[in-house]
Amino acid sequence: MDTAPPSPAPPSPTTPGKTEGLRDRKRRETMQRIADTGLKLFMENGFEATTLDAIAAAAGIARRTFFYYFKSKEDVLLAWQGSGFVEAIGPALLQEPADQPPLAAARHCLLTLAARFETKTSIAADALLRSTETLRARKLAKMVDMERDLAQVMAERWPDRATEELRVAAMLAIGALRLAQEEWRHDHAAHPDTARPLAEHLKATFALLDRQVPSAT
Amino acid sequence: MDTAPPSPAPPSPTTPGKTEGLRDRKRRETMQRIADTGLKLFMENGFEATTLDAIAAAAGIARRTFFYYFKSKEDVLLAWQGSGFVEAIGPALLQEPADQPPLAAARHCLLTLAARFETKTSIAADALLRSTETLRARKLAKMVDMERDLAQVMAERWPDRATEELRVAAMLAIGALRLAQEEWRHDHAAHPDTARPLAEHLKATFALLDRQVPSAT
DNA sequence: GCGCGAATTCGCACTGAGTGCGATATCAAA
DNA sequence: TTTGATATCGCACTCAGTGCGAATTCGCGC
Repeated sequence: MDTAPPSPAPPSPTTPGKTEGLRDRKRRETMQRIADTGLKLFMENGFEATTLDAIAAAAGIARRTFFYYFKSKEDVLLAWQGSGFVEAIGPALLQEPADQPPLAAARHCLLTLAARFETKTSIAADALLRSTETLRARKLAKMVDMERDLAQVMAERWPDRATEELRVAAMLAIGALRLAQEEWRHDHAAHPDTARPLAEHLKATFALLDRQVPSAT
Repeated sequence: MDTAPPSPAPPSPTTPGKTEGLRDRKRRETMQRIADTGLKLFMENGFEATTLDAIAAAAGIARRTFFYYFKSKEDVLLAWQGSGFVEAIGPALLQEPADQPPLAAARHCLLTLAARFETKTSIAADALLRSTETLRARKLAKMVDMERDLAQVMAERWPDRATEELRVAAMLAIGALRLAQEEWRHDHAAHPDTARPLAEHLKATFALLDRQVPSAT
């Protein structure tokens, strides 16, 4: 079906090196198939109305097997969240020149990776992600995870900076991303034709951020 | 049991004005009792191990009645999140002088209200809130709600400012609160005696924020 | 005081998510 | 080819949450 999304993350074991054997590929394929059919059914009937049995049946596996690959129904949808963004942000940041402040580097990274959120599937998944309170919540939690990961990577790249400082920088970056994404979504909903790309909204949000901050009393 | 937390928010109807009658008080009491016994049982046995039947029984109501007051088991715990903070932030901000920038005003408000997070119950509830993935997620979602409310109040107080700007300011304030709370929690876990109050951490985080921002390229 | 309508309480049956357990099958490597 | 790990599956069970409708209680106008 679609081509990019759920991370290869296996159920439990961590494949260290090696050329992946037949078994690994099969696992990958199965997980992908579940994610695909899951998203498909969610889009057709909505999240809540789609039962686990339906997904399992459509994916050609037993109900029990589903839980071998995903911990919950929500996780199937969550796997599509920002398709591959989480995996890309780290490497991208490490390629940034280190002579600029962390936040500026993060800003640049986000602008580059913004396109990942603008695919049809990403948008569809995001709409589903807003159909339920818990889904919305889990999405936000995932962004906070992303924030912590980002701070982690920053700590590698700028070892001399205090970790608290980097946590703040990461919070700003991901926070800006969240707000920009929201603006962008509204923009699209209102003017589907003349809507500006996410990167534009991101720039605008960062600009506001700069003007906002010296919170001088 | 405890004295402050779950908002009087009735199941569905919105009491407009009037002096509250016997009925309203009973409803309030029942909801309070459910929240109390719920938190109590959660603290004793953990969130997941506590069944709805147990809560209902301990609160002296039928299982079905529980759902008349709360939409889910999670909501019982969520009701304790930042006890009364959400209700207090709005009025507090409206009392701030309007001649300072919104973010500075928010900063000042948060410093005043920080003590609300430092009560025994608030800390206990917060620990529970981190025992499950969905709970953690819902807590974050609630903070984002708080962020939106804050921006809303700001829009009333500073009508001349653009709403996007205020959204950013609110994001910064709540984001800082979240990070500061985290630092504060770690601080307490490590040095239960010499730990600094939340307000201190909050100041520090805001200070970092100021130094962080001009994200000049 | 009386009774009407709304708010509240409750029981019952049902769906569906998620888990524990253990059996079977399949594959990779020795 | 044996062997151990990985993967698939079925079954039975717990528990959260919902729909439906009955019974009760309360506030209020008459």
